[in-house]
Amino acid sequence: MKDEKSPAGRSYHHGDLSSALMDAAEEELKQHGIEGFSLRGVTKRAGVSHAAPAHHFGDANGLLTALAARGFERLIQTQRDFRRRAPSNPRKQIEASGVGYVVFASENPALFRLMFGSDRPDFGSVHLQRIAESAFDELVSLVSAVTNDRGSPKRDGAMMIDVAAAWATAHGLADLLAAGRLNTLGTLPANIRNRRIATIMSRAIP
Amino acid sequence: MKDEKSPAGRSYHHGDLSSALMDAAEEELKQHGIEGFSLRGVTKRAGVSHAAPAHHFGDANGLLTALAARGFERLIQTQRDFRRRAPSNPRKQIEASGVGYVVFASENPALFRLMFGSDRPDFGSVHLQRIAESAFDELVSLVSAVTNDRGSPKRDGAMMIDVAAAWATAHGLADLLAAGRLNTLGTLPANIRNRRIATIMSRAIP
DNA sequence: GGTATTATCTTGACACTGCAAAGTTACACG
DNA sequence: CGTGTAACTTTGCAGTGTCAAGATAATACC
Repeated sequence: MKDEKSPAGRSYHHGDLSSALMDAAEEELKQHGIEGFSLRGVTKRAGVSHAAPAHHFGDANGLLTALAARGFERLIQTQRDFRRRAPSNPRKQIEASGVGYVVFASENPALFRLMFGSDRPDFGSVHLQRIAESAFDELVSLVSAVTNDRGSPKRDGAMMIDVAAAWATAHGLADLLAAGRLNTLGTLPANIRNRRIATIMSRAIP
Repeated sequence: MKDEKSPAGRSYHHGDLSSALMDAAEEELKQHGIEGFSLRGVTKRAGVSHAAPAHHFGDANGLLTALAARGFERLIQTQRDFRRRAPSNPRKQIEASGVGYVVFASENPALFRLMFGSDRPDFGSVHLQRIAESAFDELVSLVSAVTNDRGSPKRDGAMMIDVAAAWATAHGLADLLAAGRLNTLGTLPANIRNRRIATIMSRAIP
């Protein structure tokens, strides 16, 4: 009978250390970035010994792998949220998806950098690989919806250019904004900024 | 009279340690990436003591700052090379510049990540700031050439969208390719790949 | 030419890091 | 009640970046 969260007494067995560590790790990531990320810092946050994560995640990269995977889940969710509020028109759906991508990166710059600009997560891990792949698949199906709409449902060549164009546009905006470049865009009020991002996204697929 | 490069005997004073360290650091970066970068590894490569860099660069981030600055110089140069071989037509010039941007990133993925995906270089440093700014300025003037060509020479608003679109498109392609994503594009032969990149770039500015 | 100064590089020490091995506690199950 | 196992802690180690102090070579000055 684990006491969920006994106010004062911390039992030897934490009960839910795994997710507590992930939360602490995300906080550490936010404050120090991936380059200042310290496993010992995470364990201090969680109030456990520095070797506690080993049993759940193996090593530090294992913890970061789990974090990245959770990041992809949230990225997908954010994109879906933006799509749901947008017209069902395939082109508007892609624009909304791109805006969601950029918004996610702006709100979680360190996490985004972990997911796309770091070698530390193990992208061979099945969990991470699957979730990242499914994010990519959603993009492909969105793009193919537009292509099919035009009456040319070929999956090769031409469509892959559209996929690359759409992804690159969203990713470029996201990465530059998360890095604090492109401040002419980044400092704009959210609604105006998102409209401009949608405009730029709309150019990617003619 | 420093003996340039006495084959066997290494003089106590290296003679040109500063640039030797930068070369060693770039090699270290290529092999281990920014996240595995070790200052002591650099000094071992250069055959000097672990504290040798201090006098020239201060700390490790100082060395990385110098490396990033040199990276921007090369990036600018690569873009110019591609532009010189392209038609003088403003739109073609932008496309060529974008291709140069992506080629640089593909050929120097670790350096590119240092320049755009790392907090370690000191972007407050005047040298780095100026060279990075001048790279940005070249883009702005290229875009304004197109805009002026269309007879609407306004520097605000609309043009800044074009700047953001062009930069984001090139940067997105560059970052995704350097990270090994987008392999449908990345594995193509260079000439075909570059043509597709140019196509995608051309969409960014209508 | 000889001496003092200065720039350059080395040595040694420190706190911090991630990881592995061994020890300790709590819990499940007979 | 006793035993085994999972969860966590303690201890130790090699590696890291930075700082302070020392050693050496090049240069400036007389």
